[in-house]
Amino acid sequence: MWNTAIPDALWCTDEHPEQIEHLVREVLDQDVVAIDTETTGLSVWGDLPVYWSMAWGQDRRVCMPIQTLRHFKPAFAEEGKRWVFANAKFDMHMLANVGVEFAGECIDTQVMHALLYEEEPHGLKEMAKHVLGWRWSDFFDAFPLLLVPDMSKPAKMLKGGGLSQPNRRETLRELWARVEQNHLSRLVDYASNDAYGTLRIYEKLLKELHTTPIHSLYSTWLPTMEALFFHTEAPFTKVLYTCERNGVYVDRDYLQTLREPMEAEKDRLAREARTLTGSMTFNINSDDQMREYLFKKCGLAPLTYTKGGKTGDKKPSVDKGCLEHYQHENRMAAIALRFSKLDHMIGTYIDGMDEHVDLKGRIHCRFNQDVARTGRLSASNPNMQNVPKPDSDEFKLRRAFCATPNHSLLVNDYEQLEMRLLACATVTDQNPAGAKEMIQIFLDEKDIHMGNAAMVYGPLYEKQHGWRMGYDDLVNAKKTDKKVKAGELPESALDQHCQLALFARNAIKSVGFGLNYGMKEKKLARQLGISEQEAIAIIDAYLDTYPAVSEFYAAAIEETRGHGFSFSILGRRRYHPSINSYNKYDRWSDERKAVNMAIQGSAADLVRMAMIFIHRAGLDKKLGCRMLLQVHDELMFECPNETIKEAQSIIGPIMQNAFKMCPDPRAGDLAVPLTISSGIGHDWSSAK
DNA sequence: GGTCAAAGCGCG
DNA sequence: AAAGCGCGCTTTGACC
Repeated sequence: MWNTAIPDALWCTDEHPEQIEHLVREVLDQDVVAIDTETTGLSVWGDLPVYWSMAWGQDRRVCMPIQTLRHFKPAFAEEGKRWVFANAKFDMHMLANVGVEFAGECIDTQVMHALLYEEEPHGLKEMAKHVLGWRWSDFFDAFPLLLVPDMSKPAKMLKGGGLSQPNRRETLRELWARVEQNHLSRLVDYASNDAYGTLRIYEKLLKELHTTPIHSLYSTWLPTMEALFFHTEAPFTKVLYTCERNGVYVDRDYLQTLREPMEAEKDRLAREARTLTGSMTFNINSDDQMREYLFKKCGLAPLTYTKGGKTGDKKPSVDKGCLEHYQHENRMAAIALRFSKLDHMIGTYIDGMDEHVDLKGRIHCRFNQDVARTGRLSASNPNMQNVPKPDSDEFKLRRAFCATPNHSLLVNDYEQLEMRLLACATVTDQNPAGAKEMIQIFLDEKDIHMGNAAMVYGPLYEKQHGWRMGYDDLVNAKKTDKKVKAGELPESALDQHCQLALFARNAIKSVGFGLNYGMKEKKLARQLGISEQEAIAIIDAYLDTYPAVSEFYAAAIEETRGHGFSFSILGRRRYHPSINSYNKYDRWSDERKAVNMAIQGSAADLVRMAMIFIHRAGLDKKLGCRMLLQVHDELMFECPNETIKEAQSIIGPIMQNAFKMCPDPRAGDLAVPLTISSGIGHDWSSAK
């Protein structure tokens, strides 16, 4: 229960119109109102609100049945109002499910909290404890005697969508009805607590945002963390709400046709496994049976052992590494690998996606604004950001996500966004030229990895082989398009040049990406199949070619050592408590994260601004063009065929100029253009 | 019967 | 002894 004194809560129903009228007038007078809902469940597309609560001023809190909402529509329509939530998008969806849209600003205290305390949990209860020092009960503490048998654990409420549990919604409705009938005052108290606490958290965090120092490149536009929040995060919440609400259409029939060959192959594999073992009950998924077969029956030598857990009995491991090792000499190992792969694909992408399809055939994933420490989004229920891409997916899952009739998908991708931002970041007041050769590669619109390879390996190969590898050699070599490792280089001289060029591009690409993640020589050596000495030589050559890149990494770490935080371009902070640790592994870990924050965090900043500006362009109303998905450096839209070309001509430039459109004198400073690729098609596969 | 963490794998 | 960042989902194994 609460450990602090709070004002009495008001219960108000349609049966008292004069009381409601009074409340409406009061709410219309407020600039800031906190809202919370109690619902039939957690599915944004399948559930409905049952009660809603508001809090405003110093002591007002009220709980009402959801039917009273309609009286407050004039307040919802006010553009100047600020509505405060905890987990805003969820409540916005619930209220939208009964016809309410907010014209005003929608603020999420969890996102505020994430901006200030990225390292802390952002749940309402946790925030109340952390920000206010309050402890309060959750539903199951508040109503310990009421629980229906199968609802005895909160997790029951969390799991599953509506369709898979047809009785769940009724159950919860009934539960609420019982609570209202028998324990009204506790219901009102409990329900309005969240709105009241949310408002108090908002006030406290608002002050903290105002006083917390910011390190933003655009310090005129974003002089405080408060500005960062209100200019970037707050509007973003509404953009994401719109994306979630739109959802992406799924061709369920296509998804089903994918399942058949996968299940058929699984059946074949299972049959073969049963034949091999001679056991009709052999289960490929059972590690114990697999151990028995591989190590006892086939006599294979165990490679590693399981940890043994608490009982400590270590068993021979039948994990992926083991199966891969034996896949060529033992048919069962190959069967198990393939079987697992198919199982994973079906479970995650066929069944997993199908569970989330709504009555209109669309999937509404959640875009989490307060999860990734770098400021990226994460996506869940389902995760639409890890759908296999067609070039590595034999089943072409992405074709299932498509446009509705007379519409097409527009998919825009930033090209090498993080490498471009790295190049931009090398330009500083001390070094205005930055990594000028790298910048030139981008300005010439060349492939950055080929350009880097020519820069780094050109002089090196000239010394070693008397042959100067240029950019064009790399372009020609790429046409053979074969991954190559150092040990596999062929004999003939002509081939050798080609293979060397390919290796050079592949290696330098790994170095470029890897260093942005803080990779060291050991990992690079393993990845490229070369010695650690060679790996060190490549890294050194790269950093010697671009001293400004080296300085950027050093500066990012040095700055973080100074105040314990790393920063993205716009000023999002990430806390690194071990950056000065005497334990070098802890220290290195934070150094890697600090370097990555500067790049990945800034990329997230850019895409966030692009989405906000695109949202502001009002393409939905003007052209019927709806934003559906963000996959970190990629945006997907659905648009009527007649207007999609026009939408494309508007969206592309906004994405490319998202930083430049920020109202700050330094906003035009970027040293390289941020280009995009753009595609239109019927589905996610053909639009790229 | 259920929870939890780790492993494995998908994406950027 | 430790060495690439950021995520989410499913399955598994250990445990209660």
